Amino acid sequence: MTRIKASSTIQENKLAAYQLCPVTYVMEKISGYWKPIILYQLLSGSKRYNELKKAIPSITEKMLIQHLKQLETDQLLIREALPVVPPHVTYRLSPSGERLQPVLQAMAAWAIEDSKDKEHILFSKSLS
Amino acid sequence: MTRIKASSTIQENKLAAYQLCPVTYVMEKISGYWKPIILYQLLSGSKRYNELKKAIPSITEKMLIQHLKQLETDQLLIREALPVVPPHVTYRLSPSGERLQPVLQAMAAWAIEDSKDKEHILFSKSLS
DNA sequence: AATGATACATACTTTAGGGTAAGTACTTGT
DNA sequence: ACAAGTACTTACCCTAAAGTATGTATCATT
Repeated sequence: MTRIKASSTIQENKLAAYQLCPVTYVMEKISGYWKPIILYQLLSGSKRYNELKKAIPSITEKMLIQHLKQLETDQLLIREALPVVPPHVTYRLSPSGERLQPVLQAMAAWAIEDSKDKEHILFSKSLS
Repeated sequence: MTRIKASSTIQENKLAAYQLCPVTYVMEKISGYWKPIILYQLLSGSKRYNELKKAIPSITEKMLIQHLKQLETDQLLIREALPVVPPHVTYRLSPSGERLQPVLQAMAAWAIEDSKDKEHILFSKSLS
């Protein structure tokens, strides 16, 4: 797994900004291209590793587990492994992760509204 | 300004995912470490370039304008320059940007809740 | 003539994130 | 004996994003 160097300017800045700006705090936890997408998928209930893979076709396996591990460490989701063979592992949102629901849903709502506008622009452009 | 290469795997994936997942659409627009932070600052009203710089001390000037330009291109904010010397430039949210308010505020709310929990953990740890 | 203020721009370098490809372990099915 | 399914792991590489440092234009002030 890709390790993160502890001391670089950005890491220190992050640490500082962390305490000052609540939005920064969120970005620490859910930034990274795939994280919100994974979380969004888990809003509808717990999923197995393979189910997530299928639900997010363009993600690579490396990215998937990497972020799953990260999200687990950040206590946004909970991993449950049944000691059977072949393995059976499920991921679900933690209480903290579930509290992100309004955030993710506000995102989705905005996206739908905003892309509606953009279609309109595209449409009027295609007429000119 | 740093240019973005048009065709690389990630760019193509982004384009594909873009249409499928609303959260991805949002991430296109507000991902990048500083973007939500800048937007959050502008929620409280229009600000001058220097005001933003002071409000976000750890951001570099390069990152600041780079993201301001990007946000302007994405039509999330509006730049207004008075033709005076020294220059007087203000930035404010566009209608589309203002519609992000629920998102950013949901983020902030979550951050406050979540860090409350974490303080508690830290506190109990310091006792043991 | 030099300094300060404002809002940038630009060249160069580093780093973190993401991508590719291949391998692992363990068992069931053919 | 070999393939297939599950959930990963690991090594290596490449690029986009972020950081550092310095420069620019214009005028007012000292």
